[in-house]
Amino acid sequence: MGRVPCCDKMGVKKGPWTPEEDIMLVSYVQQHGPGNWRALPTKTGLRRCSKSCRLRWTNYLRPGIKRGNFTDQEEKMIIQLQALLGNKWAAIASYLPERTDNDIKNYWNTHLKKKMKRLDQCHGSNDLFSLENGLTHLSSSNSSTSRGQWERTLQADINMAKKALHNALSLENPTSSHNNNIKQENTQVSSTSTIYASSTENIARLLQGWIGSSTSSTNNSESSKTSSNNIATTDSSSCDGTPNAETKGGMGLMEAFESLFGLESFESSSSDELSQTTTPEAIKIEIKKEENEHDVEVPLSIILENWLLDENTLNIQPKNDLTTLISFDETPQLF
DNA sequence: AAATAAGCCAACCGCGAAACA
DNA sequence: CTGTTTCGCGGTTGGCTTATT
Repeated sequence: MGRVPCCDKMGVKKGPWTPEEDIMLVSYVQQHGPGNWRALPTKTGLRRCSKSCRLRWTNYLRPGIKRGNFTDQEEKMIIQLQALLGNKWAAIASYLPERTDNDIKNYWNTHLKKKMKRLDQCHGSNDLFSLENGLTHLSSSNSSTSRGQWERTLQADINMAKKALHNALSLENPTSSHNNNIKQENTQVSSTSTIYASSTENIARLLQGWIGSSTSSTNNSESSKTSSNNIATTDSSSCDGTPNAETKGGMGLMEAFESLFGLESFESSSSDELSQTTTPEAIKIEIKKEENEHDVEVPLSIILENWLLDENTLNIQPKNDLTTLISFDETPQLF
């Protein structure tokens, strides 16, 4: 299978993205929708490889991305899900729709890995670690047990995992920031203009940072790193839906940017994108169903909790079956 | 104040799966 | 059915920032 690497071409730019490039990329996605990345560089004139464009979109420009510090709730979910799924960052990210897989992966590697190690040394066992231990036990006990035994063990481990996750999710009260985030996410699902605004906000923040950094005489390196740093350092206050571009920059960059690109044409594509790449089907259905029936927002934690705690899902919904999360391929020696 | 180390994160790379011809 | 192309994922790296000596 001889595949020509897409980035081997001469003249393909690498490194940090400039605001101009971001705008070109968003403009293209606005018109054509996400996908067909191969054609993007030639159609837009961007001197970037298709991969780079896709990555930039999915990890940075895509609507609905939350940046800044991870909440306790998010942290717990990542730990739980990592224990359940392993390093399936895309799968884990699907349960944290506002976070990208890259973000979660980075956060895991830089924070949680160490934290887990530290806690593992200090604590004998708590809920999180009983889950981990359970799953470790699950994988380590595989080779020496029969399938029937293994299935019983699996069931016990599933129950243990459920209990641990339930406990972890119960730690936060219903008015936690996480729920607020979910509320925001749900709003986005139901309001496509908000989705666009969110993407606009990303660019506006980026432009704001770019302007800010280019006027700064002290740090020349900023201009080359522009977007990354300015948005990476955005604290949680900027993630509450309030564009900080206007509060800081005087002129409404949001408005300026929105005037560059119409709202309507982006709506279908971005909502499609969001539905394609965010929450798992089951959760989307739940959210939609709840919204239609009661017009109320259902916290993701509740949905996830219900999904995990509902005994019936193990029998009725093989697609969402927890057993499918623990890949049977990982234990081929059993069968 | 300067040098060095550690932390952090955006972006790159290679591989495998899915889609397509 | 087979070969090719495209896409998505996870691991890794490069370079910037911050902390420490």
